[in-house]
Amino acid sequence: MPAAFPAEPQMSATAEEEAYRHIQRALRLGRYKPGDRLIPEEIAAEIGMSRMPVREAFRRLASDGLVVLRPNRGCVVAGLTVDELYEIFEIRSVLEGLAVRLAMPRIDEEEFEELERLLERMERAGQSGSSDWVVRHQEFHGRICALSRRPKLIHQISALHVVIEPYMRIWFDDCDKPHSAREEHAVVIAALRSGDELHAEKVMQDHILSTAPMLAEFVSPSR
Amino acid sequence: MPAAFPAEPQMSATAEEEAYRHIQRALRLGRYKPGDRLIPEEIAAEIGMSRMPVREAFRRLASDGLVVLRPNRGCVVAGLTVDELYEIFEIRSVLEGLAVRLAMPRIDEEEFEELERLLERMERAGQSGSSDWVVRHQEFHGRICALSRRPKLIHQISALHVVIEPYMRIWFDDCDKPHSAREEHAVVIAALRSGDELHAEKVMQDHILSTAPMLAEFVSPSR
DNA sequence: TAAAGTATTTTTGTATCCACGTATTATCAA
DNA sequence: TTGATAATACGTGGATACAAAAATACTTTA
Repeated sequence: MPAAFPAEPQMSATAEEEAYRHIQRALRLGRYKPGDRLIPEEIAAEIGMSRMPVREAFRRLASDGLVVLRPNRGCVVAGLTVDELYEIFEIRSVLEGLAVRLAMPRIDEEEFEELERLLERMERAGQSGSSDWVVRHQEFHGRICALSRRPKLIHQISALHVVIEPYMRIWFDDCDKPHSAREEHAVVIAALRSGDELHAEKVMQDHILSTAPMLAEFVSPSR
Repeated sequence: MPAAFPAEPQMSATAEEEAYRHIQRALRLGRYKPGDRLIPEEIAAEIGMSRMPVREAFRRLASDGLVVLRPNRGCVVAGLTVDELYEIFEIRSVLEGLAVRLAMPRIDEEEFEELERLLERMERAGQSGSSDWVVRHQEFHGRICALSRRPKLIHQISALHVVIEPYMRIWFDDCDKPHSAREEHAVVIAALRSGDELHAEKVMQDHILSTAPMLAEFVSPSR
């Protein structure tokens, strides 16, 4: 079974890895807010290690766009402007569109059932108000991407999901529009079933672009 | 004038930045070969700084996919398998396709002339055998991307160009197929002139995908 | 009150040290 | 010779203490 993204739950754990995971997790869950300053010393103490691995983790997080590193001014939690959020959704649309196109030929009946199972689980999470709707939603998209069998593509898409995750959570918490997401995603499955790769690609693109405006309202002005 | 990618030629230079630029440049030029081990001490001495900023630079380079960091085994120059190279070109095709689609409405006659100037400069570099044909080629693509006015999109595409740069150089050095690139790119400009965004997007996609197989022959087997 | 200068805090980088994993070499038995 | 095993060298990952530079905060003075 190909793993969906929230990737690499492996347990090798150098200190830097641990710091990276720890901070990333906090950011995904929205524990740190955009603009918050991350002080290496504090975080190091929190996890029980020295500054060095934490600072290294900062570099990676900055590469991921989760954090902004300004010379001599330390590490600040990144926030997205509305424009940036739209941009990410534009990028997601073509990337996940590509993933769908590539995945399509590999999807058999068994896989369709798995996708429908994931869709159902997502809906249940949505109804119960549990905010791991966001995680389920990622699993659904991640599953399709995984089927493309393109490691770098999967990685890039996954990284974008991490960046938007805090906003997805706010969106989910503040209103329950996500319920209508059921049909939205059912349409994607239907398109996959159609066997028309370019059609499915287009449907995925439209699906992703259509959610951007809804999210956009909840974006904090940021720096 | 919007800057083309080889981005950020700014001169703020923390030590980490310097290390990052230094190593990236060496990798782009192919001074280090895939599989080579990068020893922090050596590089630190080479640039005249301590290990720490070098180690931090490694993290970013690893995020960029230029280098592989394995726990307790240090830093090794990444190489691309044929599959990975194809994958990168697939990703480039949709990303740069998107950039073209977004850039199109902003291109005026002046900009077309600039693009033609860049194309000509690229050709001249190709004829003189100077290997900064690769740089000119990047400038051409970078210019179009810049017109999309999407910072994150530009950044991602730029990162991919950096990864494939060493292979582009090998390709260029070993044969002079790049000459035929003139028409290839002229077609892209023509498509931009057509005013049909989706057509131009498609043309750019095809252009990029068509170069992958030519490059693929020159890819080292890698790990 | 505004400007200038001083002090403090942070960030960044250096230098050193150590434990542990990996890789290499040397040793020894079959 | 060959293969397995032990000894060793090396590099990595990390800790810690310290120094320099920048940014921020705080006075003091005009």
